Amino acid sequence: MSKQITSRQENYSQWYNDLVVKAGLAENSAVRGCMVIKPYGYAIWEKMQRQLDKMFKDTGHENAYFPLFIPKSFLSREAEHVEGFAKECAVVTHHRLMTNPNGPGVVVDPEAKLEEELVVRPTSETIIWNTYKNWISSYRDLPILVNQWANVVRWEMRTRLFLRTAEFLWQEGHTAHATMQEAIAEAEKMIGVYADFARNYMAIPVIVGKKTESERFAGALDTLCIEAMMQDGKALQAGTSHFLGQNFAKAFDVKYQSKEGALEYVWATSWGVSTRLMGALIMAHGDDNGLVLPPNLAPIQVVMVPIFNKPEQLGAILEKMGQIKAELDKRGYSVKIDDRENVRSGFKFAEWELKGVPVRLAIGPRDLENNTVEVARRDTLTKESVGCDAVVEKVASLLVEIESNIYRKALEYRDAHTYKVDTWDEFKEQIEKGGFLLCHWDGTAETEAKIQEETKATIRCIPSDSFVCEEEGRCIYSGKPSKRRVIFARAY
RNA sequence: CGGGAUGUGGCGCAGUUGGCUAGCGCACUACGUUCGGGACGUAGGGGUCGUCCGUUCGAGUCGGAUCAUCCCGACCA
Repeated sequence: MSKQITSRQENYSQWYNDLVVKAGLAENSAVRGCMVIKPYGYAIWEKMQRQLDKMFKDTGHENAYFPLFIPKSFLSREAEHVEGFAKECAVVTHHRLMTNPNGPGVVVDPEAKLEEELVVRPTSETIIWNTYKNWISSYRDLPILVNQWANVVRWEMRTRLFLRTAEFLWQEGHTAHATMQEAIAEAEKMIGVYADFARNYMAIPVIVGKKTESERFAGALDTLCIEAMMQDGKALQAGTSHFLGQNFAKAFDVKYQSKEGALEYVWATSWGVSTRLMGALIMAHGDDNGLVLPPNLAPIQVVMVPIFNKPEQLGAILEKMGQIKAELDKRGYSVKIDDRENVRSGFKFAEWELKGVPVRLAIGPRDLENNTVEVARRDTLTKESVGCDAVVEKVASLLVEIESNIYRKALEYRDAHTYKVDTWDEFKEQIEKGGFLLCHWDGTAETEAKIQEETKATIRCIPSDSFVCEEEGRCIYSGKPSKRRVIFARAY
């Protein structure tokens, strides 16, 4: 058997890259830092979108769409916000090309210079709050609970497929509320939605927590996040939900008149997840044979591979498969029969494993005789023979089991690589091996910065729903008193 | 933007004390034999060696410039 992808132990980055490309998810494009998401990868993203969208609707949100271009002046209204994004913005300066007067091709027409440059949105707070100003005048107009599915552009120095691309797809929720309490509750509710999605659909155990001041979103008063551990022990921020206070309302002068007649600034939140989730999915579950997709998000949940050596045998096998597929279809599963005749079955097995299909059914002449099906599961790479009558039930229960099994595996991995660390020497040693380090911290940005400088580790979050550790202690770095442990890790 | 490296068929690479017709693996095409875990044989198609300039009888190979990509930093969802 020839290896298709690099092993995880050998070179984790290489493994990841191989996997993304060879499983047919995405590839680098001709445009630097941008990627092409291929149909199979996009199908996974669509399943994520569909589920998230449902969860947003279930929590009272609606979708809308705002412009791709943001006047430069909008971005600079909120001081911290512009500072946070200024270094990575793509800017439109002209609106026309002309044929090159001095040679072949086209050049930018200098006559067509824009009076005000347009920034390609790195995020939409500013354009949206500029719009919300027109939508809000009374407490009766609130809350506004809007989500946008869009692409954004951040001109990053170094990019990686799915994890950090110059252009990426995401959703961004932007809500406006009459009171601070309501906005805080919204931000908390939405990080809860993300955690629910990550755990129950992506089968990734995530930690919900709060960012430290220096890790906060530019312009936010509080940033809530979900953090996941990848199989190399590094952390990946999988989603964020921000309590923006009245910063954007003040910057864009968005006020409402309360019941009592007073003019008040509006309270805001924003929250988002991106195609980075695809990277999380790949790195959390993949193995040396390829992707392992959670059944809830797999575009193909069951693949059927006929085994035959004479073309005459194929008809009977396909007929049997058709019957089983029809029953699985009825139950709402997505099933593919791989009836290609130019590829051998062993090749198909390997290929579908690479693509992470959770369950594989194989039927050959022997099965036909015995009225059985070979059922193989991707997560454990085990297979068994099941009677045709029982196969639909078997698949149904297996899909549920695989979903929970890969969650459990990821959870066990994370917990086995999470350590309470109390001395600086131990910290420096352990951080090299990867994992989450639960440590005391004195609460200052200076200490945080020094630790990052010396070890590349950052505070991923102050955890609020797992690994919560409220206890007296001393800062791992400065020795000053601390009331709780926070999570340190190296991150993507 | 600093440090390092690399550009040779679609992909991965070899070829560099200059030399004759540029080679290998994978993929692709055709035919045949195979087919319960990534088949094999035979026959084919496809590259002017990133680009430009130079040295030379002769450059994939040497020199210079340039462009691009990748890795490591700084930055980041």
